[in-house]
Amino acid sequence: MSAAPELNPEQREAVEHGEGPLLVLAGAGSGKTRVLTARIARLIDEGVPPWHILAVTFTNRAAGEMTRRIGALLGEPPAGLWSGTFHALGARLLRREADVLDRDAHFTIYDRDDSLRAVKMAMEEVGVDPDRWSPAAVRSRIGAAKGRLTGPGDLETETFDLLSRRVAEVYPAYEAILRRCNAYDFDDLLSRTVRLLEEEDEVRERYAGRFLHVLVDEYQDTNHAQYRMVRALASGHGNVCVVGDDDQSIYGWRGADVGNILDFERDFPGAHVVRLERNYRSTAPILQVANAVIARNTARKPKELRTVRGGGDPVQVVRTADERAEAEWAVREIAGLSDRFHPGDVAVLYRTNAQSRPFEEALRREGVPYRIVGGVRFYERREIKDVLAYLQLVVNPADEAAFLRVVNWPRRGIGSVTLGRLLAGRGEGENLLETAGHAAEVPEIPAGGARSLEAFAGAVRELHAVQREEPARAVARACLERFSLRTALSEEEDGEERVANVDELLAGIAEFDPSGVEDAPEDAGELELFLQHVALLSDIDRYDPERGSVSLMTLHNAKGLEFPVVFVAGLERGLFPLGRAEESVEEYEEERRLFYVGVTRARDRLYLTHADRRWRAGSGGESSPSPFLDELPEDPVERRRAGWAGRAASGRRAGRAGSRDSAWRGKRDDGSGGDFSWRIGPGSGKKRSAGSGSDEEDDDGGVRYDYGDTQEVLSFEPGERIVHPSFGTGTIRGLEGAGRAVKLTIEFDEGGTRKVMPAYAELRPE
DNA sequence: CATACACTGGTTTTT
DNA sequence: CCAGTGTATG
Repeated sequence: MSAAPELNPEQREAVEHGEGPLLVLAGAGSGKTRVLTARIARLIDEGVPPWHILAVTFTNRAAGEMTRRIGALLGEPPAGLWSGTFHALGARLLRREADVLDRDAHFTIYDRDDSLRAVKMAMEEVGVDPDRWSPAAVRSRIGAAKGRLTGPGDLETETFDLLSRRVAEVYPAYEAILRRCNAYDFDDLLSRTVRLLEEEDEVRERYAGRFLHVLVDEYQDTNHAQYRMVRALASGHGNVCVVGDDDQSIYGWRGADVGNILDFERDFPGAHVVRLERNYRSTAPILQVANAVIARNTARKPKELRTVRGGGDPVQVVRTADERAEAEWAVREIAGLSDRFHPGDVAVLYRTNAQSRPFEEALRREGVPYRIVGGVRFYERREIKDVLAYLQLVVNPADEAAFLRVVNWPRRGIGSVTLGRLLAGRGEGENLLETAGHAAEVPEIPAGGARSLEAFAGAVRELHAVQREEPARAVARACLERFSLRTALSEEEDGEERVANVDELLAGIAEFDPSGVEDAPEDAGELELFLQHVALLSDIDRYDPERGSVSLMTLHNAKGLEFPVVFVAGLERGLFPLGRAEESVEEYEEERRLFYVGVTRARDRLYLTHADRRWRAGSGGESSPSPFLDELPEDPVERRRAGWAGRAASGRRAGRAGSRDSAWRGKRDDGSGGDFSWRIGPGSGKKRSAGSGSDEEDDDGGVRYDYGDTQEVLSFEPGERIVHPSFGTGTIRGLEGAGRAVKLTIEFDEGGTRKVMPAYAELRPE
């Protein structure tokens, strides 16, 4: 068969293993993705139809990548293979099997925000005081209960713990609200699916009979509900292959249970175990550090990564004055590596998203292209969530979280008192929008407010009536129009940027290909499919690693990725390990595993940085080095202080923020990456040659990029011609802002001028 | 009764 | 540094 690339004996063993449970304990960088893809390809190659295989991954991106690689091995796409996250799998099953459930197939998925709104409503209904009991805490306890598969009726109401009592009261009301709204929250996608599979024998047998092979990646980060889902799907045949590494379990705080992987052999008797400890990724010094660090954890299966690579630079521990110096030093170091590495080879990893800012500023100042994964997510921006709530409401008028979010935005004179009366006046079996539709009959609602509510409800219903037939783009446009959302946004602070973001959302809707959605309800409109799609998107799903930019992300987001050069920043007490984690052995060991994950992302060079002073949550303070830094071995580690040397050069550039720079700031690397060189220093490297030739000479010693002639480059200069995926061709007329926030004013040939943020629109040169 | 503005407190990581 | 809440005003 063709499906096996070079595999070592252990990898081959895992790929060739036949029927029955298989546990692959795969150390970092040991080629587990290769094993998974090769195994699936082998199964297909030997005659197992792809639709008999289920592959569960941690992110949608990983699923897509795996499917692509299997296709490459086989020479054709594995049609019918199911792959995706547990949440996506759950959503898909819940839609397919909606007839036996208490939500129909058009259900809405509530994120944490929506869910919190529903919890507040529930607390209101059962009379639990939100000032005394934090709705967020209640929500999180309900989520935890769902993760343990504890139902609304199963919580102890007579317990000593008062919060638990309140949660026990709120949980059933919360469930009733979700049901009324035809919504599932994130946790339901797992727990409800498990209940479906465990309680409905016919359903379980049908899927266990369909998925003759179940494969699960990152098994160490599954929670109890996910474990039970796997168990139900594998019931009967027992062909489960799980891959993971207990040392990389970093989601305990979210309910993940390392016990799942540690107890696999007990849960699936007769399991064959394969250990992958040969590391193909990192140099010896990096692995020595990684092994030394993780060896200090007590709760783990002993193992040691062995490198197959020789040589390697020592690991650098760098101390700087403050977070600004940390970032500036790192960026200069990145520039200094330009003879060996591209910006796209580099990742800066940190514990909290808030740490990204100084790095962004330094990178922007030096003109180094970068991309951020996570942080303030596009789909979580206020204006985006508001517009999405409108669309959600139009698709599902029963969605009360969406209703509450937008009922008084833009202002239409519905304050908290009117809203309270509306809630109180809700008729039996009625949702809020229906009540709003006849608000004039609801006692004590003033006439003005009632008219306003009725008009609002009427408009939502009108749009709902056409939403199934019309293209998503048209419904979205009509919705913006009908509620004057664009006007409302433009009048707010940062209005232009908000409007631009919403335009990008519209562009995303226009680009969306509904044919890619599997198992959608037959009578679902396009807009509904779009909303289903974005509900399960994660930050890392939007990340395209093939580009030539420095990557900035949290350590959690970096799981499963690798980079030639890695900076782990902010190694300070209280920051990493974070908070009070030092006080609890479990938490401390989880932070240490997170550190281990960070270290093992690096192929060739690893930097660990910390600062003496750091501004945190608005107030400054002294920072002391992380205890992790005391756990490193002496030898392949170099410690140094990045004082003020080299600062002169950076200072000289610091004040310079001319218009020439802005082209670079907004520069978006394209997909071809890899074959360009870049250098630093006066006179080194010639200008990039793409564009309209309007480059001025860059006369100081800045970082420069010299792209090969084959590379498409977007330089974003006024006058240049570009192609926008939904608006077509146009000419750049203006440019403002910086970094990800850069906005271009583009005059489109189709007519009309609009502002576009290249950070969200896939602009290409004409 | 709605809204604008000042203040306070809490503060990770994310499918 | 942010969001969510309390107070003054229209």
